[in-house]
Amino acid sequence: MATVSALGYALLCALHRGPLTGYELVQRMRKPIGYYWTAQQSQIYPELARLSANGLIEHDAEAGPGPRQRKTHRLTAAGREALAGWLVEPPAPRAFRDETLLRTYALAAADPEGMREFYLAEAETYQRRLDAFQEQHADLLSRHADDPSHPQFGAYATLELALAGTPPRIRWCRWMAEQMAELARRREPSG
Amino acid sequence: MATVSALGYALLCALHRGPLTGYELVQRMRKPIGYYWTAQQSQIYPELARLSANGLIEHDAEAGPGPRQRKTHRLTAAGREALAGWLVEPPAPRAFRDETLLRTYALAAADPEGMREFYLAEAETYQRRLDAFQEQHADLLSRHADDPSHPQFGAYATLELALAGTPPRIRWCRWMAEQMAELARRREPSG
DNA sequence: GGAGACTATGTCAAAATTGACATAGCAAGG
DNA sequence: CCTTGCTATGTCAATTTTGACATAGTCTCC
Repeated sequence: MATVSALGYALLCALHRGPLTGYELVQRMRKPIGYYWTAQQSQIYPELARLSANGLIEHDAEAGPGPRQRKTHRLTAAGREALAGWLVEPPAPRAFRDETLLRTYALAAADPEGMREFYLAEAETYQRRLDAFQEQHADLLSRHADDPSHPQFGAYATLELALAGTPPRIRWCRWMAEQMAELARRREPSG
Repeated sequence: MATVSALGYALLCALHRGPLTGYELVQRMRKPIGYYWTAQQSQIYPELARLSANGLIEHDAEAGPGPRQRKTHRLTAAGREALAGWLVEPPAPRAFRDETLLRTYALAAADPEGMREFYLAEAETYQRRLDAFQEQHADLLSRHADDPSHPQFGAYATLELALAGTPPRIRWCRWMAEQMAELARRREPSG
């Protein structure tokens, strides 16, 4: 059996609830799924071809806008099986990259006032994200997605984690901004 | 002026407190910095050469073990300036990838009992990580690194965020395991 | 005395990812 | 009428990242 890349599994995940066109998959990798797994258009179309060649997905084609056909992709039985098998596998250790933490590590080399503004901007970014998550969370709750047997419980659960993890991050950003203000005061003790 | 990649800035960050050999940088990109920015050996050596060609770092060379010279790299004035400028820049939106959340999104396609074990294993992984962070945090505190003017305040601050963010994640993993147990009970209501 | 780990440098091919380009119909607003 | 945006498919070159290979001295444990 052919090996499937992480992106391949991401696409299988996106298709688990029903058929989608390549274009719709591109949208999904931006908005709901893009919050925890992103991919460019230029990655998605070749990967769909690969999954198809491996028999994990199949598609119907109709006439579409533009010069090419519009294809609606869905999981095959083999695809569903491959997905189910992967889901319960212990995850291979993945590179985790956080530019904000990287900058924080080298804090001592930066201007405190500049860093203060940086952390305040970060806090605002995360606050906006939190607001959006809360809206989606409320929407899913109103559709009773908090029931583990609800088909959208998975999407609901990802928001639960975001809602638990984002406020501590916002508080940390604000705390960092305060620390930077304090540092700036000490360095330039003007009256 | 030549543009510097994210990895390049990561190396400048690693060098902000003093000179290091390539080998030591490889270690740093695994342990302290590796928690938020990773890089392989095969990336680091060419990137050091690039930074050097751009005049952002320079090195002394001595005889080393093995067939090549041992080089100790340090920031130049230009490197220090480039780092300081980058640190306060608003970060370019970066791809964030979380395999656990990806799996959670497609939960409905998986076996609940298998997923329960998956989440319990995740909780344990994060618990071990938290223990390690707490140890390092206590160590830095004993050296008064919680003072924003302390040279290691940046490292201390990264641990502060980890300590705030990890417990909610562990709680979420345990909650998910419970939900999966509940789901398994419902599907197989044996007496 | 030999096996394995650590210090220390680097290369190479393959895979994954990004960003820009290319084609086209259809709809909406000014 | 013209521009902008949306649907829809794909390609291409360049960059980034991964994983494996290669060399060689020292040190520690069995």
